[in-house]
Amino acid sequence: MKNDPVTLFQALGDRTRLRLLNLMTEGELCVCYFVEILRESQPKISRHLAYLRRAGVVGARREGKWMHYRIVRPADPLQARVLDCVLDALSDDRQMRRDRLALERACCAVRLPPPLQDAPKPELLRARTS
Amino acid sequence: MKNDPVTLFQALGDRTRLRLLNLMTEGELCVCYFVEILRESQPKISRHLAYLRRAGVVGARREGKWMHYRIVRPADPLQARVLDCVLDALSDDRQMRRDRLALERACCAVRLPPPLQDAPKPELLRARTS
DNA sequence: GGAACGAATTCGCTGAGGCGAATGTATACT
DNA sequence: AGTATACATTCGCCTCAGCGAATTCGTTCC
Repeated sequence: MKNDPVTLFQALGDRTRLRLLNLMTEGELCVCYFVEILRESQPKISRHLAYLRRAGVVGARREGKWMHYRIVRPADPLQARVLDCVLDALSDDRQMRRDRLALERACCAVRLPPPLQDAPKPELLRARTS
Repeated sequence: MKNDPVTLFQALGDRTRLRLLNLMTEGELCVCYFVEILRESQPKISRHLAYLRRAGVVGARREGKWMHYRIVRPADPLQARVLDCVLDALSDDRQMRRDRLALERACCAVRLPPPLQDAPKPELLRARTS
């Protein structure tokens, strides 16, 4: 949406949004997963996703009742590199690592947590569990 | 100062601060140069430099009446890479380019603009003008 | 149509950040 | 000591962003 680097950095200047982006690094995810893993209120998650979307950092796709969010690579290749760099740097953060582990566990669990019973599984992880 | 990535991005989320950092990429600079090149009020420049310093992105050094600011590379190597990436990405921005050109012109001019008559020249550019 | 579910939006509040204008502070000069 | 210079800080005002709580919207299922 906006090509302004300032907009990008403002979007990155919040821990909740960084956590959301971190979870999307491996592919799109539907909102209930964010809610389940971050353990934050659904409106809060939605507001931050909306912010990221306004900033042009993520895109959204509707699938029935579910909304899937994914990272949108910036058109500007230099900004794209920045974003790659950022997502890579997050790998070092303890909370980010825990979040990614929680995502894997959530997807591969035999008994899914109640809110995720019917939710569509994330694409890239679907293969591992049938 | 702070190792938090959020702090870094908040510091980057303002165009004035990006312009300041952009000017510091080639070495430390004293405040009057920022004021001259950005053509913004001195208090505004100082406040943004203070913000960057609190965020741990820049450091300062006093030399008589003059204060020199420089970029401080983050201790975390991944964050350092992010910052490199960011500064590189700024090269594409028209305003950032104009600012760097203005800095060169300001340093190499035979007649310096009045506010810079006595100010110490930036280190890395000093060689060119004896 | 209506109930149920997933998600988005609104409201009221609070705190942070940006600004110009004015003032304060540290150093240098005479 | 007094003035000038270079810079920092404070003040008052405004806008924006973040939050919980409540509500609304869109889709599906019966």
